[in-house]
Amino acid sequence: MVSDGIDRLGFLIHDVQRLLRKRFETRASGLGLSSAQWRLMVRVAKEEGISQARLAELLEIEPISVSRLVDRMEEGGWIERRADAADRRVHMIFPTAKASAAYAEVKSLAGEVYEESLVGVSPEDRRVLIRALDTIVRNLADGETSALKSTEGAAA
Amino acid sequence: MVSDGIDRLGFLIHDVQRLLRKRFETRASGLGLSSAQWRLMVRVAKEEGISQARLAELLEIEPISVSRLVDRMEEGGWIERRADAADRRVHMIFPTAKASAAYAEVKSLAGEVYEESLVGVSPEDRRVLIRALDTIVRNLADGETSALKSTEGAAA
DNA sequence: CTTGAATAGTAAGCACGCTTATTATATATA
DNA sequence: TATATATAATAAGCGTGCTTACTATTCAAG
Repeated sequence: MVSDGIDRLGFLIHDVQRLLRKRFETRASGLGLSSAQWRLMVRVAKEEGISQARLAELLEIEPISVSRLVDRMEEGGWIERRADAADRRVHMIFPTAKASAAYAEVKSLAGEVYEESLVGVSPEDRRVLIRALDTIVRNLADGETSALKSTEGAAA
Repeated sequence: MVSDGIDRLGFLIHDVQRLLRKRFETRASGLGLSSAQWRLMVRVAKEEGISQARLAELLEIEPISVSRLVDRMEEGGWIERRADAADRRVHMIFPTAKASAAYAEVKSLAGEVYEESLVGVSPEDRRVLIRALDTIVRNLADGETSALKSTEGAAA
């Protein structure tokens, strides 16, 4: 316990998250896509016509947060809302042509950021890192919204 | 590259940060102290009378963000601003008695959250995790504000 | 000493999360 | 069928970050 640094875990995770987000958004600034918007777009690309309620489950944020994120993404021309004929409460979310065109580019851009961040970390240590982060998510998700594990299949 | 999960790094870090923050704030909810406020309080406890500009450097956030964070913490009775006789531009920040009384308790509370999050991660893997996170911070901090490394000596 | 640049802090307004409350629609039950 | 409950989405207002622009004060250069 003397120098393992576990007492810095929260600060470290906070810093890493902030720096990754900043680097990604700097790279993607030409597109005008934030990291929150990118997370949502990944889900919409995988399941076109997904409802906002389902997005809230998958992203593990509140429906109202999805509502306003979708507002901004609709203004930005990334997605569009369409009425669901079967359930008039629902807004189905579809990617626009602009979003489909940008998807692969943004995905590879995210990959570049990850590679830059991991310079000097061995393949073995990368596996340990990912496994440890997965474990932390599982440990902390107990008693959460019981949605599917949030990063399952995120692939970006 | 097939299944190392590096393509999920951003999503994983994002989830871990969100879950750690949520768990901490749930635990600390009785105190009315957010994680951002706790990060600032750690710095003030280490250096009473620190200026807001210096806090902005150490926390790597903008001075205006410190200004408003300090506003809310002053309202909450955690810190107080005092004029600096030597430089009338400066507000020196001091912890209140309430803050000093709560400090040790919150610190051990943070430690509990870290332990809960790391259940099932071996001591060796914990060391790898911390080392990898440190490396990521160093890699991404290049070209940043050039402040001291943000988590150096944070000890919480 | 005076002027100009640098520094400390704040204001206004935005992004993205939250809680609490409301409206519209579906569904289940008496 | 009529009513009660649940669900989808949104509204209002707040916390914590940001950018850009401003004031007050200090310091450096002439």
